[in-house]
Amino acid sequence: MAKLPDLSRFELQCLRKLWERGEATIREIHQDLVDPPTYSTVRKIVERLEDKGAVVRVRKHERAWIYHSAIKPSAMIRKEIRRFLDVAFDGAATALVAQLADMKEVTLEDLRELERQLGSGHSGKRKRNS
Amino acid sequence: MAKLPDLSRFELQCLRKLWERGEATIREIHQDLVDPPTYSTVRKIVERLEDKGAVVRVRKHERAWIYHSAIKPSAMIRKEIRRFLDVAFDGAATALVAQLADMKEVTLEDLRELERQLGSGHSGKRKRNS
DNA sequence: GACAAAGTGCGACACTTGTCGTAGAGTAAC
DNA sequence: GTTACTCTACGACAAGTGTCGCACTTTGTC
Repeated sequence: MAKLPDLSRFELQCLRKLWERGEATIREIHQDLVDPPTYSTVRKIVERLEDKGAVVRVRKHERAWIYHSAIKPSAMIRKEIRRFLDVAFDGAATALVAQLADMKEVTLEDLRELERQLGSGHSGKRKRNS
Repeated sequence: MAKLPDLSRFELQCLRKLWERGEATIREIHQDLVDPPTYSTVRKIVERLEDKGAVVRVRKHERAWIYHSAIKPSAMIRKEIRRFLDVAFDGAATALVAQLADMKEVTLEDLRELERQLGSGHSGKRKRNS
């Protein structure tokens, strides 16, 4: 898992569907999408995901290939967050959270809940890889 | 200020520089950029920003045009956040904040501080427009 | 008035992204 | 074996994006 590829919005969305299922065929991904374009389009997106090394084929089921993500969700999400943070907030995460609170996307209760989890997970000494 | 335009990463970055200064010439934006491409490139980006209605020319200083943002930073930021949230977290803001905490981008103290502000600003009954 | 410096305006180009159509291969059922 | 169905593989295309070069215009200075 050398380098995390740059993914477009739609590529990321398809990849996320794959994460949710663990592994899936094109058709399954297509069905999972909220407002999907044609099967053919999804096919192409997954093809590009493959070109970028983000997914691999694991085996065939009937006539369809089953795909599996080649990159860890957490790593990818981190990368995306970082990218967004840089572009929109010069990397200042607290500014983002403040904005989220202001937008009422997160509530006071959410924050409290989060604090509880952070506090309790304290003993575990969770180490974050870079 | 009818519709917020879709901006590319670089367009947003240039616009942000404009917000910081209030108004600026191409050259100033160019200088403010961290790892800037040629002047010509920045010129083109601002031209597109203009096409999209995100910036306007206010007046000339010497031979250079002075630009000003035509859209409110807060509105644009909100839009960008929402877009990111949808693509990366299915809209779940709390998942994002949890991830930020996990990445150590925000600390327990940051959250506490934020809570204080939220709690104190309570009286203001801030209303969020859709 | 001619010059030089600084900006603008415009075009160009390669790459990415979202979008689709379609020919052909594989397979299960007649 | 022929049919019918489902996928794949490949190509195509219009926008959007980041990137630049260059000719033309403006303006302050000899």
